[in-house]
Amino acid sequence: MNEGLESDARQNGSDRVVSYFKDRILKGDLKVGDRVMPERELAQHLDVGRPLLREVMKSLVMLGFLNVRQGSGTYIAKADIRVLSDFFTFCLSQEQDVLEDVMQARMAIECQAIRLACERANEADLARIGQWLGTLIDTLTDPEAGGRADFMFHQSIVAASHSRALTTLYGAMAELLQRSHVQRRVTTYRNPEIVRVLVDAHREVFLSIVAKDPDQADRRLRDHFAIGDELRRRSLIETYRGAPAKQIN
Amino acid sequence: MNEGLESDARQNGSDRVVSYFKDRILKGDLKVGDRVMPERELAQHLDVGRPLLREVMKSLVMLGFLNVRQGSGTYIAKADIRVLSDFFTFCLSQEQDVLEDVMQARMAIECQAIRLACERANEADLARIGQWLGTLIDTLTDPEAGGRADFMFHQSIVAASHSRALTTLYGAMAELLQRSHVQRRVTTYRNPEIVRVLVDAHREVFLSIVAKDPDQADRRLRDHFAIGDELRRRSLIETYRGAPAKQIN
DNA sequence: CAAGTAAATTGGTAAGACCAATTCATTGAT
DNA sequence: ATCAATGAATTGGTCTTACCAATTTACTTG
Repeated sequence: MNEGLESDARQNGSDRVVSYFKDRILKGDLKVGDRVMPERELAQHLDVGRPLLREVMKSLVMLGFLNVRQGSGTYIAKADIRVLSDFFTFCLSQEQDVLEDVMQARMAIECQAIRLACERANEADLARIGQWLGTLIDTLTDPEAGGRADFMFHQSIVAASHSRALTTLYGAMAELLQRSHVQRRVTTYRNPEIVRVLVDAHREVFLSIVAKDPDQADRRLRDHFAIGDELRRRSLIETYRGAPAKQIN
Repeated sequence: MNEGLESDARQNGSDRVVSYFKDRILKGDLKVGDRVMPERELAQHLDVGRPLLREVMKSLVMLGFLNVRQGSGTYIAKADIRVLSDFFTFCLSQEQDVLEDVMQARMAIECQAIRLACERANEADLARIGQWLGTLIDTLTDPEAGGRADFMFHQSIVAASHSRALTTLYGAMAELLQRSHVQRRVTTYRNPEIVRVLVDAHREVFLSIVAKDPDQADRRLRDHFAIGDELRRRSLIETYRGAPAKQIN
């Protein structure tokens, strides 16, 4: 009885609608392109009013789960990472701690991807990574292009893992990462010594993949991240001191 | 004129409501914790009906932009990546034909989380992980309870990272894997040697966290996964042979 | 059979009504 | 004067009904 009561308290109309979609999508009963029951019919089926159904469905549209066509119907959407754009913009308008946390997820994905890349990368993958390494080196003085090359270097590594789950998750964070890369370059790339250290770090990462050594690649990539963290830390110190520190060490 | 027409065509009621919130949040006119104009008043202010306003606001709630309290009002929320859990599950569910691949993503998250756990776990975290290790050992002969203890052991490690991004992604994948019954394939083993190896592997993982050694923890966890893979491989061989192999090695 | 028109279907939006939860104002007791 | 209880007001939650806009389907005509 208590169990039944709890179940009722949790499954209000709104939740029933959400569950209807989640269950069917995850179970595969509703696939990309499938048409959903018409609103009026579905509202009746779920014993809710149409406005409530529409509220929930509007939410699912904005989360990218559904596509609606007036006069035609509602369809299951193909996942589209662009829906995350507003979310990340919202994050950026607030404090930055969420972004630092997303970097943890980024590292997780990249370090696993680079291990897989050591096993799975083909000639085209290696050529692409190498090419972006070259572009990265050539665009060190241009924050925009350099940031892009840096990002693409990393994304090529993830792509070389040939893991759709990893590339999908990485793609979801892509926009945020791109902004981060550009921002970082603006604040850290004026010292030739720093530039050299960074170029070397990227090169070591690439060579580890070529050498097909997962542990080394993982370690090199983490070292590369650690350098980035250190540079950011120094950059902050520099900012707060307000002095153009000529001497790093 | 054309410009004005285009502007009108784009700014329907729904878009006006979205813009109202986006503009004010991004400009800082509405900050975390600020109360929003009441629904009826805002609907009038924006020249839309209340149901339409509610549709949009429901969306913004589900995207994590707003918090609502019945009887009190609607407030600007603090960014929280947990709202994206369903989105990630949705994304990954569309790659469901390669579940082994999702296991790679799960491994990525766990290995990064265990590194963070070595730095961030508090006493309560360690006690929880240790407790689930104990339960896991006690329930080795029960597939249901043993499976659950195994899962909770791992989830406690991820929780001990105190990273919302990682725990969110882990949760999204866990839900997917649960529905696919992948984890149920790990059957209980009756060979005492195998049992000992498994228990030892879990214990080593736990001790690495206690020792606060990220590299060792990462390595131990990967070793543990490799053992699991090998056992699964043998399980499949056994299944297809249809022989109760008394002698494993 | 093809093209055009009308009807039906489906999504888009609103007004009005009523219920549920919280907050604020008023009243009564100490 | 202060505090607690009660009632009213406010705000969100949900529904019915009605009508408009866009698309699809059915029917009619050449």
